[in-house]
Amino acid sequence: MRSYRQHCAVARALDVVGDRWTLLMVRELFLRGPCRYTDLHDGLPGIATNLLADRLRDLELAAIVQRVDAPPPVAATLYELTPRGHDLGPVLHALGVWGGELMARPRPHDEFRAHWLALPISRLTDRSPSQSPIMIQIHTGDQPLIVETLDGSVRARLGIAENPNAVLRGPPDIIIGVLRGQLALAAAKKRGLRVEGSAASIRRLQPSPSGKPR
Amino acid sequence: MRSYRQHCAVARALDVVGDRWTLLMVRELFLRGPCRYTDLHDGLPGIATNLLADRLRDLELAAIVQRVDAPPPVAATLYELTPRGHDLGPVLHALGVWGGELMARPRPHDEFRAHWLALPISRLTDRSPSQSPIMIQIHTGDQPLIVETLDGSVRARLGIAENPNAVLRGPPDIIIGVLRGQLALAAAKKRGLRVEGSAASIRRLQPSPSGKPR
DNA sequence: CAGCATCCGCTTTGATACTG
DNA sequence: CAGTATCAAAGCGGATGCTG
Repeated sequence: MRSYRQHCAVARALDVVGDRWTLLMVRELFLRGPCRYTDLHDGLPGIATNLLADRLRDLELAAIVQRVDAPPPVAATLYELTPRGHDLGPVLHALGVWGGELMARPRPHDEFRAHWLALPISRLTDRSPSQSPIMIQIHTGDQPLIVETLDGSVRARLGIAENPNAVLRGPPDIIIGVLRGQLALAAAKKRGLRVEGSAASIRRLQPSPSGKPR
Repeated sequence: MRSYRQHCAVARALDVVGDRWTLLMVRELFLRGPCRYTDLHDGLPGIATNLLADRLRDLELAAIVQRVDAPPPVAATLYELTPRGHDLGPVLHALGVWGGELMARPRPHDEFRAHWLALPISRLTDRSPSQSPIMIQIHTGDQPLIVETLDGSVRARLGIAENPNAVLRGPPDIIIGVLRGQLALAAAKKRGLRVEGSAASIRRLQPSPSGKPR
């Protein structure tokens, strides 16, 4: 990207990560950890493959991403965030909070990947951290997702849980609506949500029944 | 900007503010409040005038900026942030923190405006909030800047103070280095800082004598 | 198949000139 | 002051081809 040539912290940051696609590439590596080229390409639907290669070089030069060779059985090149790249977490978080309000109006032809849900989910909290930790399996989008509590905080990662407290299936916005407490379980079921297991474990994550749209 | 077409909060945010120059325009309106077209143009050195006009239309459509007619004596069109635009504050803050570390290596030909200092300064705190508030006058860049404390927090605004506790003159990075406590007053004086008035009032804002560069 | 590089048409940007 | 008009250059998206 062409530099803004301004002696200002925001401009200096945008000189590095202000290019189209760049912050979304950081999002992918932040959410999924080390990725192969093909995984990155799949997590960034719409990007041209030459742009992905170009940007990876740029980010490597900027010391935000580093290239590592995976151990023998895999034998592929992996890309991962450097500590400096991981420091962009607060930027992704702030953008995610601001952009979250736009998600209320879904657009019909948008692509979706299950691991993108990890961003809004990591902002939730467990309302009863003193009780035993819970694990919820979510089936939406391309891959299954596990949501689990640990000391009051809530994390999400790709995978299949052994004995989840509950299993949710349905469209992503319905699932997020339920987890954020903006949609009651009963209403969500009418809009395509299917629930197995303990409804109480789900309610432990719901912040409050009041939504506050702008 | 062409949409990313992804059902993800970060991508949705970047669909709106991911264009080149857009976040810097928000920075200007955030730091200076309502601005005339010419003021914006001056605070965004390097932007092409047609781009500024285009982006202002886009931001108005996105309900981030609103156009207001100034009262008779001024008789100009003013641009200001809507509440939704003001909500981008945390995004600017996160980018500013991340980009702040890049400021350690200043680039020779970068433009500078005094009000840009308000971002790093607003992250400082008054270490002795129980004592009487202080006011420091800074002369650097294009316009004079007032730094003042209020209940422990520190704010900066353009203007000339009546009876400041101290007056600082010198290059912007030296002044920021001193205020952030990464540069001792004595060392700063050797590098071009001129100080009048109470050095103690300046030390009240310095967080700690240890810098922590990466 | 993973990991690019090349080519090509289109859009966006930047520099400058001009106008009510 | 507050923009619009014009045009060349750069960037982007899509398709395709090449290499281990």
